[in-house]
Amino acid sequence: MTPALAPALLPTPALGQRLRPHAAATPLTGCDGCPARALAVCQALADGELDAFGDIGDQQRFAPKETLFRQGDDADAVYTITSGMVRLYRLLSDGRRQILGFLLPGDFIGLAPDARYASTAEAVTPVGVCRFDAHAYAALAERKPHLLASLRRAAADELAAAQDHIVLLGRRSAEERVAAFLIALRGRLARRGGGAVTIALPMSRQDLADHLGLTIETVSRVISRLARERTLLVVPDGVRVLDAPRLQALAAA
Amino acid sequence: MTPALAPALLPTPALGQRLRPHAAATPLTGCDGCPARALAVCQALADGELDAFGDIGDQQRFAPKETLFRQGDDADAVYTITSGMVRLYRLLSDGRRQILGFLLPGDFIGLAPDARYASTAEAVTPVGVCRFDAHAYAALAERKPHLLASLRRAAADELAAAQDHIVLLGRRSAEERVAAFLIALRGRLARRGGGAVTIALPMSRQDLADHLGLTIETVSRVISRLARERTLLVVPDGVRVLDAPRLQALAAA
DNA sequence: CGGGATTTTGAGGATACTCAAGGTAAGTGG
DNA sequence: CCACTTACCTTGAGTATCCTCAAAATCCCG
Repeated sequence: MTPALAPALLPTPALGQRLRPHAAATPLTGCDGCPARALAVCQALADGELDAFGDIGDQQRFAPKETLFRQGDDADAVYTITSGMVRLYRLLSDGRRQILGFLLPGDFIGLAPDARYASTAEAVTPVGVCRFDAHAYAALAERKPHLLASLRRAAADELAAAQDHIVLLGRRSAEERVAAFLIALRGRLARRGGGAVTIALPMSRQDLADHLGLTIETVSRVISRLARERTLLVVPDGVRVLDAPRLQALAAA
Repeated sequence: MTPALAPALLPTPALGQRLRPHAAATPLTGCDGCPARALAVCQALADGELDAFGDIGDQQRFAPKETLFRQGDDADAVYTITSGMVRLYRLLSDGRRQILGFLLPGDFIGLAPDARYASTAEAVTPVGVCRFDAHAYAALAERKPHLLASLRRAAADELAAAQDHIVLLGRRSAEERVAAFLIALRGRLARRGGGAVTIALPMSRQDLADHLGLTIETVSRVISRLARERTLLVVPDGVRVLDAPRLQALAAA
């Protein structure tokens, strides 16, 4: 593992200090050194096959707030996140924003390729991605059944996650939303090698609000309350879980 | 077309009168007479290939309130809806319910096959389905690239619909939710041959509430208000759109 | 026609929102 | 290095939307 790649997402003891805004550049080799290697859709390919894969993949980096693509753009590429965090959102005509999700290393964009992107993707932290031309990728997928199967599994996961979020937004209170979100994010970070007690939150409170269907004030109040009652400890760019069972209980399965 | 198959969903002039709860039984032939033929994932297969398809498909009917499968059951089958309406929902431990969606003829369940069903499927109206053994279906899909491609398209559509619903639940008011839902349902019904002015609503107000993240009283009040101001006309088991532009405006793109 | 279920309507209340001010932290320029 | 700016977060007070509780109305089926 290369800790320099995703400082905000692998909150080792380093989380106590401020995060450096820009991580050191990665040597843009092939998939070999890719930190998302074990997580990504790419894992479906045997090592030998990765060459063809690396050939059509184009590694790119984005600084915070840079956009990967915009809602309405021609969907000419698909992406695998290799480091950092990306927010995916839709805007309503009057400016209201709904963040559909936060993407982590190994997450894939373009499972449901339409002619145009239905949402905007923006870097939250410094982000590394593997960008694939949509057509080349589709062609490759056609020739590699493993990859296709992997894509289906990823699509299944994504659909399940979307449904979880529908339940969260439709039927949970503000406190339950925050608790459930934190637990889910903790799980995703843990699966990527992060600890299970400190949860990195590189996104703003406004981002959280726009993801959870709340206002920034409500998010802030809920987190303050959880901190006051010693369920959480607020740390820079994250929270530390002090009382996991209680947080779990608040999430309301 | 066989109007007897889905009276609640193809609201021809018949919508003015009460709907008969049970439609006449269909002759269970193969895919030839299937009312969902042109809509379903099955359309991917050339007519010649349908034999193999029909062979592993098992046509079934469900009366209102019967369940196709339950959240937590082994996911041993996938389904194509051929007639009627199905509600897909999840329950929280304390009884709160979130309806993820209402399925119409041509809709497919099992795009994201996990080991267990993540939600419960229940007939709203009398329902006809084509039931496929999950393994046989997967095996068939493997041999028919057209089918696989069709499944991907369907998965893309479903994911997009889930994201639309996330936006609806996260960032829209009660009135906007009802308006947006009606417009979306109208579109889906229209694509299936229904008219564009009368929208069939065979589900209960409680179902609508549990889909839109509201209470039954709020749904009732919003619909009453829209009727009072002549945007809608409430008819048995549905609504008629009197002022489509206004409804569109209320939905808030 | 009668009785149970569903829907509608009303009154009151709670959760989350709006508006506003103050605090904290990081970045900027003298 | 420190004052100043700016962005973000927190906290408070008041309010609105939607929820809860309750009752009346309507529908549906036997």
